[in-house]
Formats: sequence, structure tokens, C-alpha cells
Amino acid sequence: MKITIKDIAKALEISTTTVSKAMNDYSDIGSETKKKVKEYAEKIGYEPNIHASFLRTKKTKLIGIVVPNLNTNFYSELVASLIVKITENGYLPIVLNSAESEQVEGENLERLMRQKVDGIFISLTKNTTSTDYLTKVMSSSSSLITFSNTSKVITCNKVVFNDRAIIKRVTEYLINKGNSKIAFIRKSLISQNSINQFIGFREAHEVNKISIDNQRIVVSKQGTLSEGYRIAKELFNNGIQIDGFISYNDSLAHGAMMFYKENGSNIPNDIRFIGQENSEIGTFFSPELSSIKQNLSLMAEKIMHLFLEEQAELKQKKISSFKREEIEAELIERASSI
Amino acid sequence: MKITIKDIAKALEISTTTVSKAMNDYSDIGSETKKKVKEYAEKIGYEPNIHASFLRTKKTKLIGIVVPNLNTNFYSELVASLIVKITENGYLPIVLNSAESEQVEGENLERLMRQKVDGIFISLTKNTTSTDYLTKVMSSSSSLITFSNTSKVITCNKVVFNDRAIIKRVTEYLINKGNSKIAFIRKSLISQNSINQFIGFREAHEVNKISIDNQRIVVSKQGTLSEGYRIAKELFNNGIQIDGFISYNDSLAHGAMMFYKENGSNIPNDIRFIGQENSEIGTFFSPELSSIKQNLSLMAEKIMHLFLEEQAELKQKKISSFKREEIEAELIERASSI
DNA sequence: ATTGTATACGAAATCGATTTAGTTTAGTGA
DNA sequence: TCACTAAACTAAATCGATTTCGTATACAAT
Repeated sequence: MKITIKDIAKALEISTTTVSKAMNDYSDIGSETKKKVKEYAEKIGYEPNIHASFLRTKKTKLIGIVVPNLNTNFYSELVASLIVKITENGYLPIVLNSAESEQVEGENLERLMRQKVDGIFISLTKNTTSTDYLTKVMSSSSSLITFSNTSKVITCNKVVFNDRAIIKRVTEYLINKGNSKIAFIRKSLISQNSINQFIGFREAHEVNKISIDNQRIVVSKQGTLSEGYRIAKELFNNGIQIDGFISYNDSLAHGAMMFYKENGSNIPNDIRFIGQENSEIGTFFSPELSSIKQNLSLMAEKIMHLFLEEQAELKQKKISSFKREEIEAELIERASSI
Repeated sequence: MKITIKDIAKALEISTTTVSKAMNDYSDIGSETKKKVKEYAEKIGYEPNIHASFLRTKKTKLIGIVVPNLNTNFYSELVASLIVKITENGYLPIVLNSAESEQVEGENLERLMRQKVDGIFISLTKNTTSTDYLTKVMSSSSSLITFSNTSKVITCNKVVFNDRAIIKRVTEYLINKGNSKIAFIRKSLISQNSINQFIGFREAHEVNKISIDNQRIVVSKQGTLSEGYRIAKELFNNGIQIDGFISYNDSLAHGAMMFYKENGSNIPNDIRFIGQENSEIGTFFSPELSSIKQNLSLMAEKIMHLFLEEQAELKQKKISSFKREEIEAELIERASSI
């Protein structure tokens, strides 16, 4: 039923050692033997048993992906991109979802370590404060790459967007258009992602000597249309005037824009709106929403590349240093902010 | 570094056999020994090496999930639900995305069989015509469960929504409101999912002795807002009148509704709209969109239950018969169809 | 003739569990 | 007392690969 190296060895009248070495291109096997073995293996459809070889190699060809919330456009698309890169390189992805819970996130990391995956790619939840689990991973056999939302405290491989720089840029872009009362919607006070964006927001104000009114800074975990609408309504009802609006996704910006539109505001003249994720909803309704576009496929590629690099270094017993890759996000300018 | 049964055996001065049997609750091990072993294992943090035990048990505690398009609300939410059920039961999910390509789907199944996962949960792409790969899985060691979009041809475990019945019901619901020129947007002519829905649509017409105009049946692979808008515009420009609209998701219905709204139609009086997926976009804009709601979490639960049942039967060497579970979807009635 | 050196291959140990086929011990009944 | 049985345990084989250490052969150099 199952085809093993024994079958090949018997058929070719050579030892299993030779078969194994031939398949793995050892230098002490003749090129003719290699050819014979590989051709016969191909012919009878031999496939090495990964679990058996794990016992010696300690490699599972498995990679764990942990995201804070799979059920968002951002992460489902990013995960889809990662899956492509991972499978292309002969690995298989175990995908876990933390559902924005730090506890579940910890459990997920434990599960992956138990499975002895070769690598763990994780984006932290917006509620994660402790890095204990990450430290545990660092001292395990799985190599760790944090992405998108990572932690400042821990030193490990990181792939992030230029959160600080891009928000600074778009904030100054609004300021240059004459806006000085810009609302900023962030998803959390804890996540590094959000902190970096806010630093960019603040820097843009400092450079231009404009003070920030904290009443216009809103923390909102729920990134939905109706939440954006609600936030706008609350700002309005509290008499907090705004002439600009930047949020961490498009739904919030769109929801807020709807409220101000209904309220008779002229967009973009009275208020300029900028979202993030560059999703379809931004382009369908009028006025079209300006949005920060992150190249998710590029991020996936960088993550995989970093991982493969580290694996290669490990093989050569080199000590690998930790890298931090930053990916440029860009503003897609549309009617809502012109 | 790594803790194995040898360490436990040495410390407790018993054989590795006893340790293994104690951990697996064999009946020929004394209850005191069992307790001692388990307590010590717990204490030193022993965790069995899954890959080593695979060699004898042939169980990997891995489940493959294959979906046609992860980057949709429907599937990302369904996958998230599946992940919860899978991890809750001590398994780990390998998630693969077919990107609506039959070829990629086949490659995904091969990858999972190579990995010797215990189970494969798959929803077919809307383009899948061949069941060759599924047949291959059936004769492999992985137990197969097809869900959501499955195939009529193959006999295996299935968990589906009541596609035919629910569409028949909502179509009759529109007919009873006096609509007789109902547009129906389906994603494919091939997928069983879509075929069943169309049969329901047809049955509702037959029962009520209303003829279907094929010009109002549109096949559209792209389920976006702008595609819905485009379809509506095309129907209108071609002079094809409609007084009802049913589509396979909410975005299409919403996009179409936008066109007719702009065109001065009165909704729901002139045209009634019904989407599927019950997504946020349906409830935010006015008029709110009626939608067919599928209980994804329940589907995930049924799938996992079927799998566990089959595993238990396999263990007892029972021959297990194939089951087909049907899950009731329901219409959420809102302003767009009242 | 002897030593040295690539080149090509294989025997056996090993990874960490499970499982088969015993073995030992104590207790039971005739 | 002896045979028999049940309970509790273990030695060794096994799963399917990899890897270490050795060996055999051929050929060149001394």
C-alpha cells in the first residue's frame, strides 16, 4: 500500500541508506545512482514520510500563522497571501485566530510549539500586553516572525508597515489643505501599530505647530460602519468640531462620512476623510473615500523571505541577527480629501 | 532539553512501555502507576511527540480546510468558526485557499494527503467539474467531509445549507407580494450550491404557474457592489423590467439597489431586494436589505461532529456510512422587501 | 610493492513513541 | 501441594526515515 524507501531499495538492489542519500543529494552518491533512484521514486510515486523524517531532522515543514481577527478584509487577505507564499515553498500553514483575545493568543502559540512547527508568523491582538509567550517561542525550536502589529519590547524578526511615517504624511497633507481640527480614530492604546500611527499624527501637528485636542482622539475597538456613524454623531452632539477625519480602516471613515453627509456637511470642503485598507466600499459610494493602501502581498513575501533566510542560516549554523523590514504604505487620493 | 517517556521511565524506575501505556490508559496498568506517571508527566511538562507516535498510530491530529475563496466574509467567518471547533477538540487546522481555481484546489488536496491529515474539510470552487481528486481522498487515509458547496456525483459526508428550500421559500415570499419578474443572480452554472438554489427558484415559479424569463437570470462570478450596480444598469439598458431581485450575496443586491434608487425606483414598492450572508453593509444604508442568514457557527459544529463520529467509528473498525446534514438558513426580513 | 586518497556504497544506530508477545507475582480452587 | 488464572509489568520489535562510521574498490604517487 504505502511506498517507502525500502521498496525502492529492494527494487533497485541497493541499501536504504543509498536511497535516502540519493533523494537528499548527498555528495557521496554517484550521479548515475542518484538518477536511477529519483526516476524510480518518481515512477512509483514515492513520497517521503514527513513524520518519520522529523524524528531525525526536527523539521516539520509546517508554519503557524496567528492573526488577531481572521474575519476582517485586512487579515483574511493577508493570510491568503501568506498561504500562497508558504505553499509555494513547500511548507504548509496552520492558521489560528486569536479573536482579539490575549489568552487565546497564548494558547495558540502553545499549540504551535507543541506541534513543533518550523516557524510562527504572528500579528498581535490589540489587547496584548505581555510578551511572555513570545519569549517562550524565541527559546523554542520554531523561528518567530512578528508582523503588522508587533511589540516594541521584544527583539525578534519584524515586518511592519511604515505606520508612523504614512500617518505623519497624510496628516500633514490635510494640514496643508488648511485642516487643523482633525479627528483620529485608533483601535487601541496598547498596540504598537496604533501607537506608531498616533506618534505620526502627533509629529505632523508638532512640526506645523498645531495643538491636538484630545477630544478628537477616539479609541474604538469595533471597526464597523455603524460604529463610525456613532462616533461622528457623538462628536457632533458633544459640540466637538472637526474638519478632518483619519481612521484605522475604511468602514469607520465611511460610516462617519455618512453621518456628516446627512447632516449637511460639504465633503471634502467642510471635512476631509481618509480611511485605511483601500477596500471596495470606499470606491463605490459618493464621494469616494481616500484611503491608505497597504501592499499585503508584498508583506507576505517579505515575511516568507525573512523566514527562509533564517532557515538557511540555521542550516549553516550561522548565528542570525534579527531584522526589521518596513513596507511603504501609500495614500490613494480620492474625492473625500481633495 | 526535550522531555521523553524515557525520562519519566528512568525517574520512576519503570519501563517506557509502562509509561506509554499509563499515559494512554491501557487496562493492564495499575491505577496507582497510572496516577504516578500522569502526575510526574504533568509536573515536568512532558508532552508526547506527535510525529513519533504517528509512526505507529497513523494519526496526525491535523485537519485540512480547503475553501474556494478565503477573502470573503462568508468563508473567513466560516473558517474562523471551524478553527475554534477544531482546536477545541485537540486538532490543528491546515488552512488552504483555492482562489476559485480547480487546479489549485487539486494541488491543495494533494498537499493535504501528503501530510496525512486525519481529515479534510472542503468546500468546492464554483468552477470545479471533476471529482477525481475527491475520489482520491476517499481512498486515502484522510476522512473527507464536503460542506457548503459540494458535489452531487460523489458519495461522501456532506454538510450543506438548505439551498433549494430557502430560495424556493423566499421566491414564493416575493411572488406572494405580487412580484412576477424576479431577477436571480447566481455565481456559477456548475456549482451544486448554485444549481440547488436555482432549482428552488424554478420550483417556486412552477408551483405558482409563473414563467421565468431567462434574461433575468444572470451568472456573475464577481460578487462586488460595483458588479451588482453594473448588472442592474445592464438589465435596465436592455429594457428588461424587474420587480424583484435575489442574489447570492449582499454586495450584489446592494449594488443593484443603488442603481435603481438613483434611477428613481421606489424600493420596495417597485422592486423588492433580497441578498444573502446577512452582512453589515445590508443594515447600514437605507433601505435596509433583507438577507438570507446562514448559521456558520452551526455548520462548523456539524462538520466537526461528523468528523469526530467517523473517527470514533474507525477506531472501533465499524464501517461508517455517509451522512448528509442540512442546515436551515432563514430570511431576515428588512425594509428592502417588505 | 606500499601507501595514500578519492569515490561510492552500506550496516547499524537513532529519533520517540506504540504494540506484540511474553514474564513475573500473587491469589484461587481442587 | 499443584495447576491455573488474573493482574501488573517489560523486553524487544516496529513505524520510516536520517546519519554516523566504516568498508571496498580503483587509481595515482612514492
